[in-house]
Amino acid sequence: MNDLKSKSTIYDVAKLAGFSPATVSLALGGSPKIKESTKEKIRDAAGKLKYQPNFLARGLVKQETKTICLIIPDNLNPVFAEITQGVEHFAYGRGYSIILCITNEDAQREKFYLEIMRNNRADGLLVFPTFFQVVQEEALKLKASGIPFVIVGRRIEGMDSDYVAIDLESGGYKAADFLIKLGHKKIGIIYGVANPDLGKSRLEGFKRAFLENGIHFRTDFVKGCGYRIHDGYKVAKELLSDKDRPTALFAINDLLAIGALKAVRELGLKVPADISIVGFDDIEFASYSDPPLTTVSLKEKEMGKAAVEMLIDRIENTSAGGRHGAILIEPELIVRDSCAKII
Amino acid sequence: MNDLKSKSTIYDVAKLAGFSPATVSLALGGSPKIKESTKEKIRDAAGKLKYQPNFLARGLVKQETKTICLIIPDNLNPVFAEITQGVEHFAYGRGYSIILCITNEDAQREKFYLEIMRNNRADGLLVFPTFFQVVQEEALKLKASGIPFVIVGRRIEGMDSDYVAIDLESGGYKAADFLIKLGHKKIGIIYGVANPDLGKSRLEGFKRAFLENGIHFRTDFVKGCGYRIHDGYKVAKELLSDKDRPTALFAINDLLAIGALKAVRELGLKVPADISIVGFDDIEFASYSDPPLTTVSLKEKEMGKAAVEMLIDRIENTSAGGRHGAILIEPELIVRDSCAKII
DNA sequence: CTGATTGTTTATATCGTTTTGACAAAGCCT
DNA sequence: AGGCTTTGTCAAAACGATATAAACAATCAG
Repeated sequence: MNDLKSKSTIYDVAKLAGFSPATVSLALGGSPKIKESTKEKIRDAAGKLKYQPNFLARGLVKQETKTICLIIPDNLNPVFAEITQGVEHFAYGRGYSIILCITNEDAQREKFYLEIMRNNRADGLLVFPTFFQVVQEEALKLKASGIPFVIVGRRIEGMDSDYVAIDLESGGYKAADFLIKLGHKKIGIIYGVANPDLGKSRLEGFKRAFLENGIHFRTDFVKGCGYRIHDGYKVAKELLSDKDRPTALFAINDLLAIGALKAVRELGLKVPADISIVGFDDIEFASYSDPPLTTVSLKEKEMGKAAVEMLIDRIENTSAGGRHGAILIEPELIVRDSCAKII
Repeated sequence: MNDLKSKSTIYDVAKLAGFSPATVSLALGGSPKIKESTKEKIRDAAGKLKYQPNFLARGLVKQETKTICLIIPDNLNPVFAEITQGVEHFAYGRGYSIILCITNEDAQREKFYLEIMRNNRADGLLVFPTFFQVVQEEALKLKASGIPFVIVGRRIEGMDSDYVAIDLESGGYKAADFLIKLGHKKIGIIYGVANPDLGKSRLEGFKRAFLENGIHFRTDFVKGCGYRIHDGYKVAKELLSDKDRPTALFAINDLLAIGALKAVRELGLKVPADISIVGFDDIEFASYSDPPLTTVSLKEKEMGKAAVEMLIDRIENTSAGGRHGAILIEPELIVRDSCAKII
């Protein structure tokens, strides 16, 4: 009866309802110029044919896709998984879909995504940068093309654009200050350095706390590695198996800290009695590890929401020239049970 | 000099290079009919204008988007986060982008996404179903519209479509059989039941093991809840604070198991000496918990890859009528340190 | 010098919408 | 009745690419 064999177009609906395509478009769009009775007939026909307006055709004429592109380094890290979840959620709330690009911490891929997304596939971009230089370069092209974008998560020094970020330097400072106040002087740092841009701010804040407290900062206690649990495990073992070992560890993210926790257990040491540990990010697991982890909250949810709102406002208020939007969120130290006073 | 003020079209490139738009299209497409020297000029012009072909216009005429839509329940659960990561990775490898839809375990939203995605936004769909009935209904419309889709992760009884799934029943059986062989008879089950379709297969497999071993299955030890860590924590406390308490716990996913681990610790009991725990999914954290968790591996990576390949093959071999593709992966019991023999 | 052949380029139709301005029909007012 | 709104519908022109068939030039054979 109905030709359900293939996609139906506005012409099919028009023919079935006995009106022109223009009328169908108006009617389904809810225009007040169309008589209620014909709207009814058209809705009926559209229903029968299970009509869905072609996204591409509509996008082409309306010059919008109701889509935003989210670029992140890694969806396995709960931090980004949560950002993704939040972004999707709030975008959905405002009628946008999201297209997800995972760079896998590869500069080529980050560049590729930023490049290709100038092709009208999305109305705007949310970028969690990995390689600052790549992002900075591509951002210029995006600006030239007039595509709105918001930098999320990190502030790129000397770059003039919208951003929603966390004050990572301050977070590093808080972590170090906390440990120092507990009496720790020998603090090992598990430092993800696959990419030099990333841990830098946290480390700088960390150093500042040492400086302000008049304590010597031992660079031999800083050990670089990747960003996954296993890396933290490995590096913690190295740091702790030395006879002159640290009394506390600061991991640049919670995954590394969780790896470190396991390393400490395996070495027969106790957290926090023997070794104090501070993480960074406050992922959900941080409060379920044994012991629950003292860490610095990244407030991903807040960040995701703010970024989406900022981007969509930019997209929809085409007027919005003027200054760029800037939100710098202050991280918070979450004290749990993984640190102890030194005696 | 260059008008970098806004997006440039194929017409701009044509004018700058001194050829027609048709020639530009052919040239950039690498057609052998175009002289090398003019290709050169056209590439130059395109480069100067930073030209990117309009995705919407191209999609409209080519009837393809090189995009696939992935629908999952929840990106905070590492299982889905990993699926997402894998899908994105392999899709990228074959030149596809992914648009991510998170239903948040809401039937309305699942329906909405399945509905809207018939609008030519994507060339195909990957669906990790939450509400089987919703999916089954919408699948009919998708089929009618001729849009390829693959059901991922779970097999829907009596539904004729492509799928890549795990044999969850068998997984449940393996978990139970393992505990029974260790001598456990009183096994508490932490059962996520926000949606009745989800844990069912695992539970059935579990029951079968009891039946085959001739042990009475105590339904009062089955406790429903949500799917997050916190739920596992709460339910485990309930189950264990009774005087007639189980000697082992089976959690329907690893998040719940990790919550249970914390509950056991807080009750002053030891895993596995006092209580054995088996999880399900084998998320990365399962091997970093204390103690490392015995669990059933879901092989998400394998699953994600197989699903993408199957879908893209469907999309590209338009011919591929015939029978549907079906892959049922056998889950594997991963034995770590969270279970002990009963004495 | 004509006609066929080959090699390049271009005009034109198309994809499926939305959006104007035009137009016919109907209603109201002198 | 004739003019003037008002109301409801539609024809036609975008949007920016690709694909096809036709046009044009240059080369070659007879």
